[in-house]
Amino acid sequence: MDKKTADHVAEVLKAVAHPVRLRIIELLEKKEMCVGDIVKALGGKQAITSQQLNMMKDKGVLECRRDGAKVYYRIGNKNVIKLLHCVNDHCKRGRD
Amino acid sequence: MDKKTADHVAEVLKAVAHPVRLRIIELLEKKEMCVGDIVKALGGKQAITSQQLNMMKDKGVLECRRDGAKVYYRIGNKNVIKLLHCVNDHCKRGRD
DNA sequence: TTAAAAGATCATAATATTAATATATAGTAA
DNA sequence: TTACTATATATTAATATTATGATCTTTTAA
Repeated sequence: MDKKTADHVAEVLKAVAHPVRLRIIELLEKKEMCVGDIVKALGGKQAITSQQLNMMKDKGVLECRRDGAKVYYRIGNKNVIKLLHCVNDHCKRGRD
Repeated sequence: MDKKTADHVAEVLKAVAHPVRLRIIELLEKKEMCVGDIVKALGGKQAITSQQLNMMKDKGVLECRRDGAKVYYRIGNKNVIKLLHCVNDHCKRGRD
Protein backbone atom coordinates (compact mmCIF):
# COMPACT_ATOMS: atom_id res chain seq x y z
CA MET A 1 0.00 0.00 0.00
CA ASP A 2 1.58 3.29 -1.03
CA LYS A 3 1.39 6.46 1.01
CA LYS A 4 -1.44 7.92 -1.02
CA THR A 5 -3.61 4.84 -0.75
CA ALA A 6 -2.91 4.66 2.97
CA ASP A 7 -4.02 8.27 3.34
CA HIS A 8 -7.26 7.54 1.57
CA VAL A 9 -8.02 4.39 3.52
CA ALA A 10 -7.27 6.20 6.76
CA GLU A 11 -9.69 8.95 5.74
CA VAL A 12 -12.49 6.46 5.22
CA LEU A 13 -11.82 4.80 8.55
CA LYS A 14 -11.62 8.09 10.40
CA ALA A 15 -14.95 9.10 8.91
CA VAL A 16 -16.68 6.31 10.79
CA ALA A 17 -14.38 6.00 13.82
CA HIS A 18 -16.52 7.95 16.26
CA PRO A 19 -19.20 6.65 18.63
CA VAL A 20 -21.90 9.05 17.51
CA ARG A 21 -21.14 8.56 13.83
CA LEU A 22 -21.23 4.79 14.22
CA ARG A 23 -24.64 4.98 15.86
CA ILE A 24 -25.93 7.30 13.16
CA ILE A 25 -24.80 4.88 10.48
CA GLU A 26 -26.43 2.00 12.28
CA LEU A 27 -29.70 3.91 12.45
CA LEU A 28 -29.62 4.79 8.77
CA GLU A 29 -28.87 1.22 7.83
CA LYS A 30 -32.56 0.46 8.34
CA LYS A 31 -34.08 3.55 6.73
CA GLU A 32 -33.38 7.16 5.88
CA MET A 33 -34.14 9.60 8.69
CA CYS A 34 -34.39 13.34 9.15
CA VAL A 35 -32.01 15.21 11.43
CA GLY A 36 -34.54 15.79 14.19
CA ASP A 37 -35.40 12.11 14.45
CA ILE A 38 -31.74 11.17 14.54
CA VAL A 39 -31.19 13.68 17.34
CA LYS A 40 -34.12 12.21 19.27
CA ALA A 41 -33.05 8.63 18.66
CA LEU A 42 -29.51 9.20 19.90
CA GLY A 43 -30.24 11.85 22.53
CA GLY A 44 -27.50 14.17 21.34
CA LYS A 45 -27.50 17.87 20.59
CA GLN A 46 -28.74 19.27 17.31
CA ALA A 47 -25.61 21.18 16.36
CA ILE A 48 -23.27 18.29 17.01
CA THR A 49 -25.44 15.82 15.17
CA SER A 50 -25.68 18.19 12.23
CA GLN A 51 -21.91 18.57 12.16
CA GLN A 52 -21.35 14.83 12.19
CA LEU A 53 -23.92 14.33 9.43
CA ASN A 54 -22.28 16.98 7.31
CA MET A 55 -18.84 15.56 7.91
CA MET A 56 -19.97 12.13 6.75
CA LYS A 57 -21.71 13.63 3.74
CA ASP A 58 -18.46 15.36 2.79
CA LYS A 59 -16.59 12.07 3.01
CA GLY A 60 -19.17 10.29 0.85
CA VAL A 61 -20.44 8.10 3.66
CA LEU A 62 -23.91 9.68 3.64
CA GLU A 63 -26.18 11.40 1.18
CA CYS A 64 -29.18 13.60 1.85
CA ARG A 65 -32.27 15.09 0.29
CA ARG A 66 -34.46 17.93 1.45
CA ASP A 67 -38.19 17.39 1.81
CA GLY A 68 -39.82 20.64 2.82
CA ALA A 69 -38.30 21.83 6.05
CA LYS A 70 -36.75 18.47 6.78
CA VAL A 71 -33.53 17.00 5.47
CA TYR A 72 -33.36 13.24 5.19
CA TYR A 73 -30.06 11.43 5.43
CA ARG A 74 -29.26 7.98 4.14
CA ILE A 75 -26.23 5.75 3.63
CA GLY A 76 -24.38 6.95 0.55
CA ASN A 77 -22.13 3.96 0.15
CA LYS A 78 -23.26 0.45 0.92
CA ASN A 79 -19.71 -0.73 1.43
CA VAL A 80 -19.68 1.27 4.63
CA ILE A 81 -22.31 -1.09 5.99
CA LYS A 82 -20.21 -4.11 5.07
CA LEU A 83 -17.28 -2.45 6.72
CA LEU A 84 -19.21 -1.97 9.92
CA HIS A 85 -20.38 -5.56 9.89
CA CYS A 86 -16.74 -6.56 9.74
CA VAL A 87 -15.99 -4.40 12.75
CA ASN A 88 -18.90 -5.79 14.66
CA ASP A 89 -17.74 -9.32 13.98
CA HIS A 90 -14.30 -8.26 15.03
CA CYS A 91 -15.56 -6.88 18.31
CA LYS A 92 -17.90 -9.76 19.10
CA ARG A 93 -15.36 -12.45 18.42
CA GLY A 94 -12.50 -10.74 20.19
CA ARG A 95 -9.08 -12.18 19.58
CA ASP A 96 -8.59 -15.30 17.53
CA MET B 1 -25.68 -0.43 19.34
CA ASP B 2 -25.50 1.11 22.81
CA LYS B 3 -23.14 3.91 23.75
CA LYS B 4 -20.61 1.61 25.36
CA THR B 5 -20.40 -0.69 22.36
CA ALA B 6 -20.11 2.30 20.06
CA ASP B 7 -17.23 3.61 22.16
CA HIS B 8 -15.43 0.30 21.89
CA VAL B 9 -15.95 -0.10 18.16
CA ALA B 10 -14.78 3.48 17.61
CA GLU B 11 -11.63 2.72 19.62
CA VAL B 12 -10.78 -0.23 17.40
CA LEU B 13 -11.35 1.80 14.27
CA LYS B 14 -9.32 4.73 15.53
CA ALA B 15 -6.48 2.37 16.35
CA VAL B 16 -6.05 1.56 12.67
CA ALA B 17 -7.27 4.81 11.10
CA HIS B 18 -3.88 6.33 10.42
CA PRO B 19 -1.74 6.04 7.28
CA VAL B 20 1.40 4.88 9.05
CA ARG B 21 -0.45 2.41 11.23
CA LEU B 22 -2.24 0.97 8.22
CA ARG B 23 1.05 0.43 6.45
CA ILE B 24 2.57 -1.19 9.51
CA ILE B 25 -0.35 -3.60 9.74
CA GLU B 26 -0.02 -4.44 6.08
CA LEU B 27 3.67 -5.22 6.53
CA LEU B 28 3.02 -7.43 9.53
CA GLU B 29 0.30 -9.29 7.70
CA LYS B 30 3.03 -11.22 5.89
CA LYS B 31 5.41 -11.83 8.77
CA GLU B 32 6.51 -10.48 12.13
CA MET B 33 9.15 -7.77 11.96
CA CYS B 34 11.43 -5.93 14.34
CA VAL B 35 11.14 -2.19 14.86
CA GLY B 36 14.25 -1.30 12.91
CA ASP B 37 13.08 -3.18 9.84
CA ILE B 38 9.68 -1.57 10.01
CA VAL B 39 11.31 1.84 10.21
CA LYS B 40 13.46 1.03 7.17
CA ALA B 41 10.54 -0.40 5.20
CA LEU B 42 8.33 2.62 5.75
CA GLY B 43 10.99 5.29 5.87
CA GLY B 44 9.68 6.92 9.02
CA LYS B 45 11.42 8.00 12.19
CA GLN B 46 12.27 5.56 14.92
CA ALA B 47 10.52 7.36 17.75
CA ILE B 48 7.29 7.88 15.87
CA THR B 49 7.19 4.31 14.63
CA SER B 50 7.80 3.05 18.14
CA GLN B 51 4.97 5.20 19.42
CA GLN B 52 2.55 3.88 16.82
CA LEU B 53 3.59 0.31 17.53
CA ASN B 54 3.05 0.78 21.23
CA MET B 55 -0.27 2.43 20.68
CA MET B 56 -1.50 -0.51 18.62
CA LYS B 57 -0.16 -2.95 21.17
CA ASP B 58 -2.13 -1.17 23.88
CA LYS B 59 -5.28 -1.45 21.83
CA GLY B 60 -4.75 -5.17 21.23
CA VAL B 61 -4.08 -4.77 17.51
CA LEU B 62 -0.48 -5.94 17.78
CA GLU B 63 1.58 -8.18 20.03
CA CYS B 64 5.32 -8.32 20.45
CA ARG B 65 8.15 -10.43 21.76
CA ARG B 66 11.70 -9.48 22.57
CA ASP B 67 14.57 -11.44 21.03
CA GLY B 68 17.83 -10.12 22.36
CA ALA B 69 18.11 -6.46 21.61
CA LYS B 70 15.33 -6.59 19.03
CA VAL B 71 11.60 -6.48 19.56
CA TYR B 72 9.45 -8.27 17.03
CA TYR B 73 5.91 -7.14 16.40
CA ARG B 74 3.12 -9.17 14.87
CA ILE B 75 -0.63 -8.91 14.33
CA GLY B 76 -2.36 -9.61 17.63
CA ASN B 77 -5.82 -10.04 16.26
CA LYS B 78 -6.50 -11.64 12.91
CA ASN B 79 -9.85 -9.94 12.63
CA VAL B 80 -7.99 -6.71 12.08
CA ILE B 81 -6.73 -8.14 8.82
CA LYS B 82 -10.25 -9.05 7.73
CA LEU B 83 -11.30 -5.57 8.65
CA LEU B 84 -8.62 -4.06 6.46
CA HIS B 85 -9.54 -6.28 3.57
CA CYS B 86 -13.07 -4.95 3.87
CA VAL B 87 -11.76 -1.39 3.73
CA ASN B 88 -9.59 -2.15 0.75
CA ASP B 89 -12.55 -3.64 -1.09
CA HIS B 90 -14.50 -0.61 -0.09
CA CYS B 91 -11.91 1.74 -1.49
CA LYS B 92 -11.34 -0.19 -4.68
CA ARG B 93 -14.99 -0.56 -5.55
CA GLY B 94 -15.99 2.97 -4.66
CA ARG B 95 -19.69 3.62 -4.43
CA ASP B 96 -22.21 0.93 -5.30
C1' DT C 1 -45.77 39.84 7.22
C1' DT C 2 -44.44 37.47 11.38
C1' DA C 3 -43.46 33.51 14.09
C1' DA C 4 -42.13 28.92 14.70
C1' DA C 5 -39.79 24.67 13.27
C1' DA C 6 -35.86 22.34 11.17
C1' DG C 7 -31.14 22.48 10.02
C1' DA C 8 -26.76 24.54 9.15
C1' DT C 9 -22.99 27.35 10.34
C1' DC C 10 -19.75 30.17 13.07
C1' DA C 11 -16.67 31.24 16.81
C1' DT C 12 -14.55 29.44 20.32
C1' DA C 13 -13.19 26.35 24.07
C1' DA C 14 -11.78 21.89 25.45
C1' DT C 15 -9.48 17.93 24.35
C1' DA C 16 -6.95 14.57 21.68
C1' DT C 17 -3.69 13.24 18.30
C1' DT C 18 0.55 13.65 15.97
C1' DA C 19 5.22 14.93 15.34
C1' DA C 20 9.88 16.22 16.84
C1' DT C 21 13.72 16.23 19.72
C1' DA C 22 16.07 14.66 23.35
C1' DT C 23 16.90 11.39 26.69
C1' DA C 24 16.54 6.89 28.88
C1' DT C 25 16.68 1.85 29.12
C1' DA C 26 17.90 -2.94 27.74
C1' DG C 27 20.77 -5.96 25.52
C1' DT C 28 25.32 -7.20 23.22
C1' DA C 29 29.94 -7.44 22.58
C1' DA C 30 34.63 -5.73 23.16
C1' DT D 1 33.54 -1.69 32.65
C1' DT D 2 32.74 0.82 28.23
C1' DA D 3 30.70 1.53 24.04
C1' DC D 4 27.36 0.46 20.80
C1' DT D 5 22.87 -1.05 18.90
C1' DA D 6 17.96 -1.36 19.37
C1' DT D 7 13.98 0.30 21.29
C1' DA D 8 11.18 3.04 24.49
C1' DT D 9 9.76 7.09 26.83
C1' DA D 10 9.25 12.03 28.18
C1' DT D 11 8.55 16.62 26.96
C1' DT D 12 6.91 19.83 24.27
C1' DA D 13 5.07 21.87 19.96
C1' DA D 14 1.97 21.65 16.18
C1' DT D 15 -2.24 20.33 14.55
C1' DA D 16 -6.76 18.19 14.39
C1' DT D 17 -11.01 16.82 16.43
C1' DT D 18 -14.90 17.47 19.31
C1' DA D 19 -18.16 20.03 21.98
C1' DT D 20 -20.76 24.26 23.14
C1' DG D 21 -23.61 28.16 22.57
C1' DA D 22 -25.11 31.56 19.63
C1' DT D 23 -26.64 32.94 15.32
C1' DC D 24 -28.22 32.36 10.62
C1' DT D 25 -31.09 30.37 6.73
C1' DT D 26 -34.88 27.93 4.85
C1' DT D 27 -39.37 26.40 5.04
C1' DT D 28 -43.98 26.27 6.70
C1' DA D 29 -48.00 28.10 8.54
C1' DA D 30 -50.76 31.53 11.09
